[in-house]
Amino acid sequence: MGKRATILDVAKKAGVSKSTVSLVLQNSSLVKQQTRDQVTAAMETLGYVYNRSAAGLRGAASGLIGLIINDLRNPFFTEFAASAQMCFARQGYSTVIANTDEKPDIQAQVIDSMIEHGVSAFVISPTYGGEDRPFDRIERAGIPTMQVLRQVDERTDLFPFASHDYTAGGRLAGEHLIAQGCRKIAFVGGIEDRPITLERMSGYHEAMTAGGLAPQAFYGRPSRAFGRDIALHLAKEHRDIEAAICFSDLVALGMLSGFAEAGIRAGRDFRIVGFDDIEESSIAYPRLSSVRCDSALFGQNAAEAMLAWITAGKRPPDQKRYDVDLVTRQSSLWEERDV
Amino acid sequence: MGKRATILDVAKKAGVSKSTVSLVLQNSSLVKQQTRDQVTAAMETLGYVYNRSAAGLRGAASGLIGLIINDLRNPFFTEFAASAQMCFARQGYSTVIANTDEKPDIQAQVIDSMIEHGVSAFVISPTYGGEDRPFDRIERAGIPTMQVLRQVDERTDLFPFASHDYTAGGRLAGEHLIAQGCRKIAFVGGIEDRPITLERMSGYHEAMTAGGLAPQAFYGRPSRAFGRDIALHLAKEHRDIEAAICFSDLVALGMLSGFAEAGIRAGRDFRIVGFDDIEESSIAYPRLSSVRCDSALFGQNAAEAMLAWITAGKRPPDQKRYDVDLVTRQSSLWEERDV
DNA sequence: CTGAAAGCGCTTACAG
DNA sequence: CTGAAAGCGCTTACAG
Repeated sequence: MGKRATILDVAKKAGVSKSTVSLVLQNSSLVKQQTRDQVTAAMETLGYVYNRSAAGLRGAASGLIGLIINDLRNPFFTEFAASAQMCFARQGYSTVIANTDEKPDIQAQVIDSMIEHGVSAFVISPTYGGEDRPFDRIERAGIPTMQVLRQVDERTDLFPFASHDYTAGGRLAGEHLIAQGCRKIAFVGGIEDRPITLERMSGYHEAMTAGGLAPQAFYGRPSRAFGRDIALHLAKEHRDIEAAICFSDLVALGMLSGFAEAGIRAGRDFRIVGFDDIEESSIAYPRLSSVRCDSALFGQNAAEAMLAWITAGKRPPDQKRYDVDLVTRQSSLWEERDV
Repeated sequence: MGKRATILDVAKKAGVSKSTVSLVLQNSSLVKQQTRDQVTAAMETLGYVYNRSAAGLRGAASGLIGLIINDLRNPFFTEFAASAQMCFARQGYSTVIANTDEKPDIQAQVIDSMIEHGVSAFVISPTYGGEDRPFDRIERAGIPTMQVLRQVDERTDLFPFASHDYTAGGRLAGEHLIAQGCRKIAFVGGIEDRPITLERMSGYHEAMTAGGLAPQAFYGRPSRAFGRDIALHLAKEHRDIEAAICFSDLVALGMLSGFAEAGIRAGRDFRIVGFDDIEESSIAYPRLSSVRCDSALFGQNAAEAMLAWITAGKRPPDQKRYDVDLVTRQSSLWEERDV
C-alpha cells in the first residue's frame, strides 16, 4: 500500500512549495487558477488524502460535529438525528453520533470522548438525571453547544435551547377533541414531572380549563407497550373516558393496537390524538391524528443554526420554539366517508 | 477559558518529563504506581484533556469507527447501528455514523470524509448501485472494513461479509405456513433481483417446492406503505391467497394495517409471517409472527468482530451467517385461546 | 523506571 | 502570487 502521500509529495509533484499546496487545500484566493489546477492534478495522480489530524493539531477546525441522542431507537429521535447528520454532511461536516440510552454516565463518557476527538460543536438531546452538570466539561473546552428537544442546563445563554412549541400543540389537540364533542379527555403517557411532559400537558390543561372540563392523566413510559396496556386498562376500568391525547405517537399507536385487541373501534368509540406525527401515523389504521413536530425539518433547522454559529459566528437565540400544527385524521374524527 | 493544558503542563505540575506523562496516557507498565498517581492528579487539577489529533499525527490509532448505513430510519438498521455504536463506546471507541439514504454518491462522499478523519475501521451496510466500486478508496487507504447485511463487493477476503442466514429463515417461514395448512402462499415485498430479496425468497421457494406448491411474488419497496397497499390489493383481487411471507416486518405491519382497514382478520382469514422481528412486532395486534434476526445482537457481534480485528489482528471469516429462528405468534396461528 | 530529542503532516505569519 | 521556517501536542526509539 505504501505510505500515504503528504502535501510535500504533492508539492514536489506539482513543482510548488508545500505552503502553496496548503493554500489550495484551504481554497484560498491567493493561488491563481493555473497553479491550483496543477496542484489538484498532482493530488489526483498521487491519490492524496487530506490528513485532518495534522490540520487539527495546527488549529484548524475538525469538521466533526458531536451529536448525542438520549434514545436513538425512538423514530422521533432517529428522524431528527438522520436529518441533522445529512444536513451536516451536505456542508462537508462529519457527524459523530452516540446514543446514550437515557444513561447519564454513558452521556458523560461520550462527551469526554468527543472532546478528545476535537469536535467543533455539540448538538445534544440530553438525558435527564445524573450527578453533576453534564455540560461543565464542554464549557471548559469552550465548544459551541446546542441543547435540543430537552433542556437540562438552565444556562441557555451558553447552551442555546431549541425545541417545538409543545404547549401550543397540546392546546390544539385539546381544543380539537372538545370541538368534536368529547368531555372526558385523558392525557396518556409521559413520565410525570418531566419538563416535556409538563409542556405537552400544559396546553391540554389550558384547553380543558377553558372548556370547563376536568383533566385526568395516566403517566407512563412513552412506548408502544405502555399505550397498548393503557388501552386495555381503559377498556376494562374506564369506559367513561371518551378520548385521549397521547404524549407521543408511539403511545397512541400502542393504544390503537390495544383497542383493536379489546374490540373497541378507535376513532369511533374512542378518539385519539398523538404527538410527533411520525411517518407511520399517516398509514396506521385508523389513520392517527397527531400534533406534527416535523422532526426532519427540525433536524435540518438545528443543523443550520449550528453551522451558522460555527462558520459565521451567529449564536442561536437562547430559546427557540418551532411551530407545530395539528394533523387531524380518522382516529379523532371518524366520519362515514372515511370507511 | 484559557489555553487547554498539554502534557507539558501536566509534566511540569507533576514534576516529571513529558515522556512519562505520555507513558501514563498509554497505560504503560513502565511507570510505577506512585508516579502514575502524581501524573493523574496533575491532569485532574489542570483539567487536562487528551488531544487525539496530535496523537493521530504521530501514528496512534484514532479510536474512531466509521459506521455507514444505507437507511438509518428503518428500525431494523437503527437497532443494528445503535447496538454496534454502544458496543464500540463500551470499549472506548467513538463512532462516526452516516446515513446514506440509499444514495451511492452520498456514500462515496461520506467514505472519503471518514478516511480524512482517520477512522481506524469501517463497518458498512452499503447502498446498491453507483458507478465505480465504492470500496476502492478504502482499499488504498488500507483500513479494515466489514460489509454487513448487504454484500456489494465480491472481495470478501478484503472486506469480510457478515449477515443473517436469510435462506434458512425463509424456509422456516414457508414450512411453518404449510404446516398450518396453507396452500396459496405469496411472498410480499422486497426489490426484485436484489441479493437480500433473492436470499429471503430462496428458502421460501425450497419450502414451496418441497410441498409441491407454486410460489408467487409481489415485489415492492420494503415499507409499511407498500404492505398496506398490497393488503388492500389482495383483499380486492386475490381472495384465493391464504398467507404471505413478507420481506420485512415493516411490510408485514403495513399488511396488518391494510387488512384491518379491509375488514379481513389477519391471523384468521389470512396468515402472515414477517422478517426481522423488530420490537414492535411482539406488541402489534395481532401479534406478528416473524423470522427473528436479532439486530441488537448482530450489531454487538459485528462490533466485537471488528474490535478483535483491529486490536488483536484477528480478521473475521470471509463469510459469516448468523442463525435466525422463527417466532410464531397470532398472525400465523390464531387459536381461540388467543382471543 | 525516567529524560532529551526528533518528527508526524499540516497551517500560519512573514518575507519576497 | 509563492517560498522558507516555526510550531501545534503528541509518540517513539534511544540513552541513562
